[in-house]
Amino acid sequence: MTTDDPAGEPPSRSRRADALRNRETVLSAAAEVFVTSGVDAPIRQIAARAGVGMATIYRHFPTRADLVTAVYRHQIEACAEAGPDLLARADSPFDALRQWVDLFVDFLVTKHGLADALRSDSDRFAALHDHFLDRLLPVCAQLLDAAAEAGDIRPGVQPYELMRGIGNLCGGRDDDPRYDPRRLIALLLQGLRRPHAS
Amino acid sequence: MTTDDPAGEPPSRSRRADALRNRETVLSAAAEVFVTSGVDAPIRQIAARAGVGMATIYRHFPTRADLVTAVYRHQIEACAEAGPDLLARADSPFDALRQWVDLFVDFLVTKHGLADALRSDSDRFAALHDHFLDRLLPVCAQLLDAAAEAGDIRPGVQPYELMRGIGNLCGGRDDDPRYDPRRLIALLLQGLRRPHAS
DNA sequence: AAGTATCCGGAGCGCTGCTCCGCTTTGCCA
DNA sequence: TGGCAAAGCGGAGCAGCGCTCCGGATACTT
Repeated sequence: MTTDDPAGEPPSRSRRADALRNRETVLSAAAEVFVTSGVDAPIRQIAARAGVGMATIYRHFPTRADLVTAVYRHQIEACAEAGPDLLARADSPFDALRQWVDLFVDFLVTKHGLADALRSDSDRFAALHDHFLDRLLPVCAQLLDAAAEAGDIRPGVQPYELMRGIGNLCGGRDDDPRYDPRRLIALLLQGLRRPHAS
Repeated sequence: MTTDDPAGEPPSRSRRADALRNRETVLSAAAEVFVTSGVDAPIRQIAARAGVGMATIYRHFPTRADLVTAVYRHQIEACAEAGPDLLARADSPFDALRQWVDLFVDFLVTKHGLADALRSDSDRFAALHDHFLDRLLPVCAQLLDAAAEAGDIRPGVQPYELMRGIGNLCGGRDDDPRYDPRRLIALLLQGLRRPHAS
């Protein structure tokens, strides 16, 4: 699941059939392994599960970030596309923002270790960081702008900062019931609201 | 600096002088290395800098968390002790809370990688996690209680959750000027405030 | 069917954390 | 002062990781 169409880059004429097949095999093996061992799982383990050599993985996904990105591509896309929809449908821009953040948080907390990878200062994950930003930052910015324009929140909030903050709050050990990132993020959004006209 | 008195555990009678000396040597070597390479620096590197074998380090500090804890012991202590002081001196409990959080954040952001270590789900750092909590959680709880009692903030905020949230916000790559954890934490505290009497 | 570009597998290197054990140093006691 | 356990030390060594390299296998083309 979540590992379907190879229509990533359309042309790529004359890629051999076995290569394409292997790419998909690796993708679904990785998806499975990520669920149980997190996105930090050893490449060897993914290779073993896919029944291929490690080089095959590195050939298709030079960086771990590329693999992670490919596995979660559809979900990132869905999150990005939900932004404008929510803005159009929600009662207020702030509500849209809140719902979108919920979506984003759900995505992060259900992928073991993703949030940690996102914030990692390791170069291995730089591309992941970048891809998330490329795709989601404009959406977040649009929501923030709309909310600011409607007077729901204070202006000048930086989308990058907000997204990284949310990502950061979602990380760490997730087995402690005393910590629920959603509560803190709700607090953060609360702090974002423009103090009601004095 | 930050690596002085051996009066950690008083008895320890009959520890050999060279062992004590080595302990201090390791401690200051670690402090130096942590500054440049973060708290994740290879043990070999610390051992080389201290001019001792790796086993010596492991003997004195079985876990990496023990080493980190020992290096920063005084600063954790200072942070813990500042809590009651601030509460007594600040204009309001909320102000005390804000100042204390500032102190905590300053501590975290100036120690490369400390915040990441704190949130790590690795067992290697569990002891560090625990030590921070043992020492600082009661302080944070006291500040929160005081602020709640004064009506400055909404009641029921969980100290553990707040501390972990702050720690989380302080982590990650620290070379991006677009991200300043202090701004988000200020927002979080803002969200904590009790909505002014309607 | 033959030729070639493409692709594959896993041995291998370098870097980690951590342990184990033969050797050295220290401090006590005669 | 000299001797001798006990305490302490160092680094070789093992295991697990990321990533690369290249001889050999495989799929397309003509």
